[in-house]
This record gives sequence, C-alpha cells and structure tokens, in this order.
Amino acid sequence: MDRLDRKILRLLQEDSTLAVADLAKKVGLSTTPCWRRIQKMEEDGVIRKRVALLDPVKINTKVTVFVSIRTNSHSTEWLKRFSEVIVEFPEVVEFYRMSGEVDYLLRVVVPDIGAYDAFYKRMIARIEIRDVSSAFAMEQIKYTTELPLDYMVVDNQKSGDD
Amino acid sequence: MDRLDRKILRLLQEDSTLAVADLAKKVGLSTTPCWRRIQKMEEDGVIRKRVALLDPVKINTKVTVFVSIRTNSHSTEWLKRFSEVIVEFPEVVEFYRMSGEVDYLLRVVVPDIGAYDAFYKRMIARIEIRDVSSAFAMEQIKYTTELPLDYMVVDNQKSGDD
DNA sequence: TCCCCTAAGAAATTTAATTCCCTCATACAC
DNA sequence: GTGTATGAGGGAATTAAATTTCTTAGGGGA
Repeated sequence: MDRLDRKILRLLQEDSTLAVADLAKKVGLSTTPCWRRIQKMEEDGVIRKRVALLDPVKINTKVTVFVSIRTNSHSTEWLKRFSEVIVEFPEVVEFYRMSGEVDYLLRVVVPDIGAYDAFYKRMIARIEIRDVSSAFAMEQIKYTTELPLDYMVVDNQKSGDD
Repeated sequence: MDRLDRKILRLLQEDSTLAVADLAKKVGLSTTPCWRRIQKMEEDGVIRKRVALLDPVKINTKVTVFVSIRTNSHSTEWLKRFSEVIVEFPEVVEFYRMSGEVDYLLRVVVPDIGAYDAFYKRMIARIEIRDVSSAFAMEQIKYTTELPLDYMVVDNQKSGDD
C-alpha cells in the first residue's frame, strides 16, 4: 500500500458513491489501475464493507446513552453468555471490554429516556449484572466512521504526503 | 415511510453495494419504484451518505481509548474553541457533551498506547482542560453503524412487521 | 543486452443505473 | 354515479458506469 492507496481510502471513507473514473482523476490515475487497487483492498479486507449511514433524528434514535457495567469476575461461561445477550440488542451499537474500573462499556441508541428505561429493563431481565451506571449524551458533537490514515504503514518508494 | 422503506434501509445499512434490482427483488418491488424510494430517502436526508468502512487493524488504529473530560464551567467562548480544537483531530472519531459527572466524552483511535500518549500531549498543548481521564478498551466486542429501525415512525396503512 | 515482472492506460464489452412512458387504484369533486 | 387528478408500480429503452481485454512502458536481475 502506498500513498495512492491511502488517497483512495481517504476518499472512499467520505463517499463511496464516487465513480471509479472520478476517483481515478482525483488521485491521478486512469480508471483501470484505480479500479484494480480498490479490488485488491477489498480482497485484502482493508475495505471491510460499504454501507449507508442514516440520520439518527429521522430514524428516531437521537439519544445516545453510555452504559458502564461492572461484574463480579464471573465465570468464562457467564462472560460468554453476557456478550451474546448484549450483542443481539440492536440498540447496542458499540460494546467494549475495558481495562480499569469499568469492565464493559456500551453505547446504546434510543428515541428518548423512556425508551432507554424500557431497554434497560429488558437487558437486566435477560442477564444478571452487578453494577450498571448510565450516562446520557446531551449532544453529539462529532461522529465519524472515518479512521485516521496517518498511522497506516505505506511503501515509501516515491514518498508523498497525501 | 412505510415498511418497504424500512426494509430497504435495513438492507442498505448492511451493504450499500447491493444492486437496485437485487434490492428490489428482496423487498418485493420492481427496480423503478425501488430506485425512486431510495432517491426520495436520499433527498429527504434519511440516508445521509454512503461510505466505505475500513479495517482498523489493517489501518493501524486498533486501540480505542475513551477520554472523559471535566471542565470548570468555562465561558461560552472557551467551549466553542474547545469543540473546534477537539473536532479537528482525526483520531477523535466520536465526541459527546454529557450530562452528569463528566462534561465531555471522546472516543479516540490510535495504533498503541504510545501513540495515545503523543495524541494526549498534542491535545493538552492546544487547549487547557481541568481534568482528563482515559479508559482503554481491551476488546471491541461490537461496533456497528446500523441504527435500530424499530423506533422508526411508519405509515401503517397496510401493516407488516419487517 | 535481454528477459521478466509489475503497474499503467486505451478501448471494448458487459452490467447496472436512470429515464420514459404506460397502467392501475384510490380519493375527491361535481 | 361519473369524471378526473394524484400517487405508486412496472416494462422497456437509454445512458452511464463497472469490468475485462489487450497493449505498452519502466526497472531490476541473469
């Protein structure tokens, strides 16, 4: 992967509807080699997938809640089941195992506080958890699916900084 | 918006490379009306954009850090500048204003702990913050851009449950 | 020097998106 | 009841884009 690939990724992270020909023009290639680079990055799994992003307000999921979960160092079995249960809630859009105080952190999206309460009840009905604490986001100031490409490892045969 | 639109959104949230003809078959329409529904939802902003999602490991940003920030109830000016500074870091992929103990929460992606430290130094060099605490994610168990469509408001003339 | 390998590009071909035009059903006015 | 406007669906033609094929140029290594 070189700086051209990086340029391509930068553009596709922003807008994947760009025609290959336009993309090629922007990165300074003709369509064929540009197309082949994209194919290769898809095969290699650098490009995982292409998706449509929806407007949370229009879809009625404008409220984000961060849920911090502490457990009593349960069995491996419990942990497995816990993950399985949590993952299948569509409201849980992110789910991390953490170091430090909190054991797990969830990002949950719902229409309003009431819906969050309903979600919370459904969750604790399905699995026993020692300690849960919820923090509400008042405003989403930034949300992007674009990963920084500055750390990417590139061939620097003919270096460049795009 | 009705259940057909919802079905379309469900599919496009998963994979936006689906050909309109295939999509149409799956939702039980022919291509023309299906295409028109997609156009309309793009115009209406329900579909915000289409993007490529990259593999964080291959891009060398596998570490997620949640950064909790407390401020001393600063001036509006300070808050404005704070947001502007934070937003422009490409490592900050999410940024929320919170209720409760913590004032702001960031999700930051970097290659490793060392890179996080470098990011942290760059951040505090650019803006004064009272209290910062960092929590590292050991594992990303779930991450999806798919919003739950169950809360969407739909015309239920001819009801259905897809 | 010659050959091989890799990447680029032009042109042809295939496939998919988009438009055009027609039909049907519902609703509302007269 | 009849006429008509409106909105949604579908088939076929058209346009645009993706994909393939074939050809060319550069850069080592034998």
